[in-house]
Amino acid sequence: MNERSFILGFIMHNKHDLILRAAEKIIAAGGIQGLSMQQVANEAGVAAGTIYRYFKDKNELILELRRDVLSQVANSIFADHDQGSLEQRFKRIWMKMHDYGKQRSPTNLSYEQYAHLPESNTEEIRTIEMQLFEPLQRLFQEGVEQGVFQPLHPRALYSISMEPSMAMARAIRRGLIEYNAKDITLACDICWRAILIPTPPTN
Amino acid sequence: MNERSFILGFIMHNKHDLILRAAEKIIAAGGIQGLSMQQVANEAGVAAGTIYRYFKDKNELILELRRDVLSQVANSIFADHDQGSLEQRFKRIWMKMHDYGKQRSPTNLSYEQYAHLPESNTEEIRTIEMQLFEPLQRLFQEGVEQGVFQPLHPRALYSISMEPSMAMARAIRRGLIEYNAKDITLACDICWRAILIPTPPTN
Amino acid sequence: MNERSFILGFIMHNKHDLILRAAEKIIAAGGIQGLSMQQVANEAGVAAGTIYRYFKDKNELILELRRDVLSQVANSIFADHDQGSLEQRFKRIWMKMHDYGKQRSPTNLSYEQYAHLPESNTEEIRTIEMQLFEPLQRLFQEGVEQGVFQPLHPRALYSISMEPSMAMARAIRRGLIEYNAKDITLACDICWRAILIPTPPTN
Amino acid sequence: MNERSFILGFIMHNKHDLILRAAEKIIAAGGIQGLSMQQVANEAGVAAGTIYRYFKDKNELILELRRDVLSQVANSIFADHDQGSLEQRFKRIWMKMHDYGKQRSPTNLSYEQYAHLPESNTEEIRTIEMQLFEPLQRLFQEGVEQGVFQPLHPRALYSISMEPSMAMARAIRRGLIEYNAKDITLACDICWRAILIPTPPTN
DNA sequence: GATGAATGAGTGTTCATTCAT
DNA sequence: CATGAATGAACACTCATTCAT
Repeated sequence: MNERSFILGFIMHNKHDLILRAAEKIIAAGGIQGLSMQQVANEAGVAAGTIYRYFKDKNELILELRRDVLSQVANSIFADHDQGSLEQRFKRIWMKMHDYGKQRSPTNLSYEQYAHLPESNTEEIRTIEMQLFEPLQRLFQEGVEQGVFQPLHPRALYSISMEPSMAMARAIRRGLIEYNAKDITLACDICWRAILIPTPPTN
Repeated sequence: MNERSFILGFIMHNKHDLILRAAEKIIAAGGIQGLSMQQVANEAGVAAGTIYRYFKDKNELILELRRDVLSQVANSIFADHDQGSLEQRFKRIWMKMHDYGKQRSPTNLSYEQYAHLPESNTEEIRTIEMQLFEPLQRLFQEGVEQGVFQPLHPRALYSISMEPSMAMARAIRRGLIEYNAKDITLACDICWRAILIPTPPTN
Repeated sequence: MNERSFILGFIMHNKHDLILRAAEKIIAAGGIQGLSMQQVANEAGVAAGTIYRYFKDKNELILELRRDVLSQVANSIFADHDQGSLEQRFKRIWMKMHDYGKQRSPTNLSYEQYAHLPESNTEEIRTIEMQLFEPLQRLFQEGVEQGVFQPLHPRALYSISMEPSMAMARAIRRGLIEYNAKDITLACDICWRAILIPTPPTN
Repeated sequence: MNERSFILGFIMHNKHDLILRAAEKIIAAGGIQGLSMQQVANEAGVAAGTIYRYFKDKNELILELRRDVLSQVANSIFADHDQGSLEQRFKRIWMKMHDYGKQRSPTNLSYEQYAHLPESNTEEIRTIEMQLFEPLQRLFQEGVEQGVFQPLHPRALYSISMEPSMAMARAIRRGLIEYNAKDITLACDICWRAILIPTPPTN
């Protein structure tokens, strides 16, 4: 996280973050291509020139927001990630991802913008992504090592069992599926069982 | 003259499609936000003004490309989609999606750009998407009706069992996973079995 | 006049004049600045390139139309201009000018566009204007020579006594004055008497 | 900074007016159709983008200039308009109009451009025109009410007696008539007497 | 002669960035 | 530190003109 000062331990009021939040809001509403420095300045309540005291240029603002958004998402999803059994940890993360992805919050909406960008800024961003999603990585590795999960690359297991969480959340957010708590629980369970190595029936 | 000419009976070289392919290429490389009409003109080897003989404005060019890309993808994926059992059909589509998604072709790369756009042009595009992916929709409905698939909305089944296909393809394309034919076959099978209602062991 | 062929002695059907009439119509409706070669082509029912067989470029088209419109106006106004007394001739021209200027015909409307242009194409156009309005010039000169009109330059007499005719017509056409035949007759008479040298009452 | 600064307490040099004066100059020289934003920028000595800080778009620049020019003209012509007898007031306005119309000043030349435009921006502009020329309107109405002027619509009286003032000015400016102070005085007197109701000779 | 597709310079306009205050 | 007026390159788009057919 990159907060600098807190008021009541809650809202950041330094200009740097003010600007970041403004950019996030605008991207959430109109997409990255609809981001102008003037808008950010207006939304943040500062002069256009002020942005350049905190960010070298537009690219860096976008990049820094990307980092920031990414860590916000990771923080939300991986709280308490180490508690409990593999299944509990998996399902907790799956549900948190899902709940997070269903939100219309600026952070989530701008995260989605970033997540599917062509290939920009690859190296640094990729490293950050790796670090942040490391808990998940670890989860899958443990499962594989314990012979519980299918013998696949952790990232493949992620694709198979976690991407559906976000995908369904997106579909619900966009109104393509009606939300139904039971279905989500079922889906979560399906995803969990999907990557398990089937145990032979004991009889 | 702008009659259609073919190279090897395959690629059309009329200006309209020339421009579309140029735009596709640029979007694939630099994203939609990096698309300027001048670039398209240069890439297509025509004058800037020429584009406007074929497309009302930039928006229409983008929209038409979106339609075009969407139907190319659908055509690639849903060839022979009605042949065989549910399982054969599912796996054929899953593998084709995967193979398609792994490509670095302009069409695939620009498809990915479009697929995750905020919410633009919703009505028409959504209709087209629906039509094109109707075979898949039908597949899931049949499975549910036959009591073979989990009792979920077709779109949810899609999210759970098909999105992983694309997600893995993306991960491979980006070098996050090393490609391994056996793993893919396994993943495909996992996805297939994931949405099946488990049958009690008969013995 | 520059007609080339007649059908039934009435409508000109060569392309040259077809294009001229089309341009006239467009200028009447949208002003000179709203004249595009493509529009002229469409309106005339010919291809854009065809215009260039008949006119060197846009400037020449406009210039030639200007000439053409000017001579049409002059023809309408100065028919039978030499019949009758000074007063009859003056009033006949005044009324014709007025009637002509009230029209919403393409010719009149585009004439008005041309009449108040900055200073373009001065030399040639000025000569044409002179020739065409020569009957009027002559009328004023005769009047001055006969000691009937005020001792002013013919052009000044024109300004004083004839411009009001057009000005009123314009005001009526634009709805600023309601048309009233008696008022026009009165105005015409006022203009006539205005430039006469008052004769001392005989008694 | 863009506070207003004065040179000799007279000419404003803030950017807004600088741009307006530049546009006026260009229109005076080449007509409204020859007005490009780039030219205005060059003439005003500012960057093209700067214009858009002061005017929403080209249309608004033109509209605002039109208003500005109109009020400059009215101010010049109607100073002290209420002093003296009907005849004094009429002749003072007539002469001022004439003097003004003879000038080659950008303001006058661009005024002439605007005055004869097809019918654009009618509502607002017409209202402004009405307000500004209201003194003249009042003059004619008084004259009619007092039974001194011919019983015609004020606008008709304007056409008959005032338009010649501008028409002669234009003719002189264009070199069609040689300037001669005595002739102007005569013309002014002719126009004045033209709209009077002739009084029967007292003998 | 006639066509209309193609051109490319030019238009109005936007916007990231700078810098005097 | 902060401002926001100013910049000017880049953008989407238009249109007079050319020329292969």
